[in-house]
Amino acid sequence: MSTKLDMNRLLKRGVSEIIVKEELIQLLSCGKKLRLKEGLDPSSTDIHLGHMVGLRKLHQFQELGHQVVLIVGDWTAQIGDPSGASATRPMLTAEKVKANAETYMKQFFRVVDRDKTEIRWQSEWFGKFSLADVIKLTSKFTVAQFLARDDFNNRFKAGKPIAITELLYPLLQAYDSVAVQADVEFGGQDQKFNFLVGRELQTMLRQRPQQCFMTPLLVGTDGVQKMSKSLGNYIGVDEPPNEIYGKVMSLVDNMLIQYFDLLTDVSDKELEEFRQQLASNSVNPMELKKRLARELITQLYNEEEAAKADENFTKVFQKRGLPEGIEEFEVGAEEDIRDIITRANLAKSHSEANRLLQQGAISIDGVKVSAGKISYQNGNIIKVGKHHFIKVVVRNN
RNA sequence: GGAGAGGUGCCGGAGUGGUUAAUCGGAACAGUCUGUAAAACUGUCGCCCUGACGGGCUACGCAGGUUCGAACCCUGCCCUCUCCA
Repeated sequence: MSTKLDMNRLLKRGVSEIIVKEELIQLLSCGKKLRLKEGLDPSSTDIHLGHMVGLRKLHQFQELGHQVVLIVGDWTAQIGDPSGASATRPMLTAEKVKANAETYMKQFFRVVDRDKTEIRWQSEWFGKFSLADVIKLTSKFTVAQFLARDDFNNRFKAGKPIAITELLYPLLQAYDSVAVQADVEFGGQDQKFNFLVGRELQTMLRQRPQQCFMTPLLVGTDGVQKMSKSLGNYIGVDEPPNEIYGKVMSLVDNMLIQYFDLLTDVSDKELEEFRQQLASNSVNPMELKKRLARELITQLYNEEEAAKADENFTKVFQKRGLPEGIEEFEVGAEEDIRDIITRANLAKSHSEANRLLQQGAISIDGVKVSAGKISYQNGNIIKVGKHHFIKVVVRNN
């Protein structure tokens, strides 16, 4: 691969905006090892595919020899990032933040190379901040500047509250850039304002302003809203392979290209082929989804796991067969099936089990069950819904 | 300091004395269909008994009260939010 091609891939695919692009190209070509700042806000614990878009970028830069500086936002997390939020977020306790950061990092390094990452906690510098420092920092910007920001502006106009701490958020994030002497800051497009404050602050404090590298926001599995944990439309990087595979298969079809584009290394040429095949209906979207699922699992785990998940899907869902390793469950020789599936946690309550029975969701060895009381033999496979199975072991006496 | 709004099921959000286990939307689950765990369509969606019909119990911030009857009225308490200064 030529350097030129690398550049194209690096600066175009999965990128929504770069400020200032020319300067970044210059920096990249001068051979200096760049410090790439990425902030993690440990207000929640799950990294999902939406984050992965940016993390993949970091990884690509790492492969070119650059240094990732991961900042654990243990102070800003207590404020709550106002980005895109239409209401003030709840503050977190210090303990909660610590615990979250741990799990967060475990997932972070599924994509990013740990050896080429420097981990810094905000408390390293903010822990020493005095009121005098705070006043000095805040005096550099005006209310008007901050109100220019979209989400603040909207809330202000609508008469909704903006906590003073929220105004502090961009300042703290900006100061992080100063503290670690960032060359480039990475994040989603919604981070633009914060990044730009960083640039200004660095300039004021006589540092070279960082470049801002922004990635597009990934649309969630519902195909409508951006991927986020609170909306429940996400695929977490820490989920088991079968789970990831399944969620990919249940993606709305028209999300496919975007996911390939932002989350895989499929070449531009192939991407274009996919696009055309879908447009002309010459390929079943299912096939492409399978491919996408394999690509993702390979990245997050390995090829072997991807192949296993693939096999499992074909077997269980397409051929309606049985998965590997069905759990055994002890039952009486003659027992109400509803009691069994409730006991086996396949239904939350007896009422739910009853509903499942009425809806014809329960079958034994492929035969639908309609009555409650049934006699069993060892090895009977009870299926509940589309994908829950237990293997019967008849209890003696 | 003053004025006002509100707390309903997983979430959003109706309802303001009986016909309300509680409209509707979303999520979720099931079934049908499909080369897709997509889409579409249908149904379910508090707990318990019943094959079903049906029945019982518990629920609308918390605690009391009024009433034959309360998510809805009254009293107290807790919590959230907004506006003016």
